[in-house]
Amino acid sequence: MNGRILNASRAPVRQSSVRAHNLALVLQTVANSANRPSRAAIAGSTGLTRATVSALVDDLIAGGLLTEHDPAPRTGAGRPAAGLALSSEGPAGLGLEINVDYQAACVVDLTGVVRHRFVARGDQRLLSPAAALAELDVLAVRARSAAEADGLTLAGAALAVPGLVAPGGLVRVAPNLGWQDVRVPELAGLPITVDNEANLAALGELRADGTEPSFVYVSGEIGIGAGIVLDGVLYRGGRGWSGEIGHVTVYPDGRPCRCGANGCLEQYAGQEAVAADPDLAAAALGIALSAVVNLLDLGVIVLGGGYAPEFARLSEGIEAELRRRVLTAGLAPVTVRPAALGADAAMLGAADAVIRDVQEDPAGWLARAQAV
Amino acid sequence: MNGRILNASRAPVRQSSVRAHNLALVLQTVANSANRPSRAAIAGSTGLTRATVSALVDDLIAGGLLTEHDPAPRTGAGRPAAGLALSSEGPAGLGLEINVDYQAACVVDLTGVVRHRFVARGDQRLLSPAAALAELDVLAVRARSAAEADGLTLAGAALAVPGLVAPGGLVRVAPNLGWQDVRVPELAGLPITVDNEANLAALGELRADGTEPSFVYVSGEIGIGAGIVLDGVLYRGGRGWSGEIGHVTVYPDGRPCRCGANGCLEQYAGQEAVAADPDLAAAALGIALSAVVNLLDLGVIVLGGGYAPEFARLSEGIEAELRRRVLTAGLAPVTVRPAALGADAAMLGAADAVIRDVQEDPAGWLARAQAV
DNA sequence: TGGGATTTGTTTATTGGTTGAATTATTTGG
DNA sequence: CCAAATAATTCAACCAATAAACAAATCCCA
Repeated sequence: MNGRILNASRAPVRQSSVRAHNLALVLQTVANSANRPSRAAIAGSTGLTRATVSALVDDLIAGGLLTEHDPAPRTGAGRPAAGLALSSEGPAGLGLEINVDYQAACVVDLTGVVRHRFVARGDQRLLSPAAALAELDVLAVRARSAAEADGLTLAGAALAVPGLVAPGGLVRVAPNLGWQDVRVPELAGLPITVDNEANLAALGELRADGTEPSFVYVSGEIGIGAGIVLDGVLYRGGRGWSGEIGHVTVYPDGRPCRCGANGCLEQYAGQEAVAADPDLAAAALGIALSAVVNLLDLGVIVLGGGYAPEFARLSEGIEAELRRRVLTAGLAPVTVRPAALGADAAMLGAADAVIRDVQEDPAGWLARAQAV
Repeated sequence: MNGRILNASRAPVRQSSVRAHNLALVLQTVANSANRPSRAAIAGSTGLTRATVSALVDDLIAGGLLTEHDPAPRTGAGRPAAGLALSSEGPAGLGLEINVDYQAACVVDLTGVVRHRFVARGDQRLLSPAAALAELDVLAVRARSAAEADGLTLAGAALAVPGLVAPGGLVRVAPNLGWQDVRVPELAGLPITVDNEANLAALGELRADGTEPSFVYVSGEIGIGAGIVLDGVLYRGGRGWSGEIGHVTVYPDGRPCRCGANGCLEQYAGQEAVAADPDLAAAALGIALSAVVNLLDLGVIVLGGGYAPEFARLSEGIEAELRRRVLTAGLAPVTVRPAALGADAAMLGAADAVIRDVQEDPAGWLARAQAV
């Protein structure tokens, strides 16, 4: 039970790592609580002692990650508990998005509340990548000032892009933007991570409806992308290029695709195809998603992006194919549902990725905050 | 760098967990070394101090997991190092397999050497599940006696089955055995885990060629299964039913499959189909594997089971489809290779799964060994 | 042949972090 | 107003890793 291995990582563990882990454990316990838990409640649910939890909470409060509140509930005898909650004045995340016809930025605080939101409409394909990024920098700087006016410190930024992203913020290809091998620089003077829009939207969905640890999020825009979340962790693939469901073959000898192959899902369930023939799109989606479920045994499929508003027209056709083609459909249910987040999903997921990093490694944040 | 989070697990961490982790770290470092590393070399490659490594190694030697050897190499000045190696007299794993026309058992020691091997040929479909398991128990007891005669202690057993396995050793369906909802009991008095044959074969492959952390192992027997290994960890799926590549749709309106759908891979690349038309099989495999790579971004595909001997006839056709249908084929290579292990892969993988458990949690083994 | 250089492995005091028990704090209920 | 109950803190003990000094065993060179 105890004394189990921590993980398979090839790193030595010392006492400071213990504290780092337990700090994250406490912080995440608070983050995942519906109400405001007391130190004693945290001790109970984590298995740590009250003494340890007290010490950890002190650090988290001092570092501006938690705040102490009045003992809202009033039950039975005993000293009333002090409720703990994520601080809404601690670090915040800057979420950015570039898409075909708009740019957007948002500031999300540690509690998940969207504090600011900026959108600039305009066809990005008319701009060079450098010009587009310069414009995005203006938006980012504006968001940063707004955050600082609220007393928030931005912990970092994440940018959602409709394309293939290599490590280090290098956009290899973003066909619908016309980008190729574009390196994204610092924006608003913040360290930035760049990721595929479907991946980040999946992370946003994970936060919005945290009950399901494993699911696939399918985003239907001009292209089709998927974010795969396994056990609460976004799966990025060996080289960061997972989730290219748009180019899964549906009809081997079917319509030619711009990628050079024939019968890619994108040709049957892209934006135009959905508008032209929703039934065909649903069948094609159902075939491709059956492959996903047969391979990965995921119980939940989330339809996002352009699919969300079309959900009513698509779900029946998709589910019919799943019933027919998923081997274990009779043994375990597969549910299809629309995304909880709307068009902002990728940007919100980006901001969320930043604060997720802080929540997963509060010790790192405290050390950085200390250093400044 | 240091002070990073250990993992996302929701468990408290105490000093004993630190020791458990570092014990595993040292043991795995020895396991993954080509030569026999010294304590100082382990300290160097893990980042632990020599003092700590010494203490950990003492525990591992006392527990029969490591042995100390003479300073084989002779290089330069300084006190000669004592070489450390996995003990070949410590815990061992019992690997079991039931397939259509045979049963098999093997004993593999901690170093990975196959110490004993037993096979009983015979059509399992003529036996009831209970009778087949009783026969397997005979084999298991024989293997256990042989192991004990060598001074080996079996740490556990794992059984490979061609079918869908639910947690708790419940075989939900094994179509080619004619099994349905069969619960596997203790065999030879050992705790047993039951798993799909492709999953275990993939684990065996991971051990046999440990250089690639992420790959898919495809096993072509009567049915077709896949074991998916992501970052060195077997991915089992939300409910344990991942890797059903045999029922990925290749031709949506194609041949009817026994599962009720049409155009499943199994109908085009099962044993009979490969014999009848290798080119068709290769094309179908290529289409299905393209979906796997598009979704998961895996760089290596291992062809095992019945595909391994047919590799020369299949690889060209598979690679052609991959080149055509994998979106990122131009950016990152996908290699296809035959399995390193032969027909025994699943059974060896099963035995390996047992000793893998010991290697990943030596502290647990030491505690159990202590208790006896 | 002998002494310094070099590397391995052990010993010892120190440090950091959790635990468990005792203590303090604050409320409810009789 | 006191006892029971619950929350939170304090403090000594313990465990595991670290750093630095030390012991052991070899090589190399004069």
